[in-house]
Amino acid sequence: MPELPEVETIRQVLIGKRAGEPSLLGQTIIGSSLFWSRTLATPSPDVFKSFVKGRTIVDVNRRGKFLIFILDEGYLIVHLRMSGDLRKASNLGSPRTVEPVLPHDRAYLHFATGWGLAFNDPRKFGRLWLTPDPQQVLKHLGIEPTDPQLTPEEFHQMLHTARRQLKPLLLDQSFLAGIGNIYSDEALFQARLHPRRTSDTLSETDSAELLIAIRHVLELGIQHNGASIDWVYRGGAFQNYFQVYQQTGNPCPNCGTPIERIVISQRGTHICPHCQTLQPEKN
DNA sequence: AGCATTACCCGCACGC
DNA sequence: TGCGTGCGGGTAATGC
Repeated sequence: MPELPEVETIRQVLIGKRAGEPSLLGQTIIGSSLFWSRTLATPSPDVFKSFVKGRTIVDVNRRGKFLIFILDEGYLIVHLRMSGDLRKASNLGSPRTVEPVLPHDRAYLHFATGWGLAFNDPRKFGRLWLTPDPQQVLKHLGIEPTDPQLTPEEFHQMLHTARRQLKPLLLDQSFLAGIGNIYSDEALFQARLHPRRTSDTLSETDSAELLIAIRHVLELGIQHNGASIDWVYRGGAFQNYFQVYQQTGNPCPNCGTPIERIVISQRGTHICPHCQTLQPEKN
């Protein structure tokens, strides 16, 4: 379920930033349960279990679509991929429990307070890493879209250096970290740019508007607690504000032309064929 | 050579 | 029942 806004929403819920939510901060882990071993990218289950026991959660950060649990020693990194979810629960049992509470529960952390954290992931694409050095996992990531150091001039330069189709470029986590299929479609629509447009054909104005659009849709997503689509992830409302994503056949909010669905890089892509032209406009 | 692009793959649930 | 689709991304093959 995760793009940057959904992951950020989950982070805020986990650290108790939302009213009435208990916080993971300060919780001591008394043990763990693992129901699907491939959920654990590294280390081995035995090393994981012995190391994580007794650790305290100091903070929870986010980088791109990754969640980073800062422990008193080491880091637990989580990527939810397509269908992963994290939930706080008081019914996870003890570390000796072997039966998952819910279908598709893949791993638990059990806290000294009696409750715990469950990682649920129907499609089994999500991964956990326990590492002494987060850079081992995160080093390939590009800049955060909201980083103030990312100026319009810098972004324009990046687009011209890359020389790639805009949509696959925005989905490339080494270019910008955190954008996925929904927010790339929404940002490209807001900037009135065709997803197949080559990145080095953008004018300085185009680049600046794309950066504004990216930041705007991400911020809007966070404001609405992310998007809830399909059967995964609950609580978000950004799906009610989609302009083009999953709007195939519906009128473009800008010009009324029916939204079209095309496929780029194996990903469903939604555009207004009238507002988002492939060729740069001639003056 | 070195990119950029494309194909395929990975479990599972859901809608048509 | 069967098929297409999917909030992701790694790897391998192919193309320029």
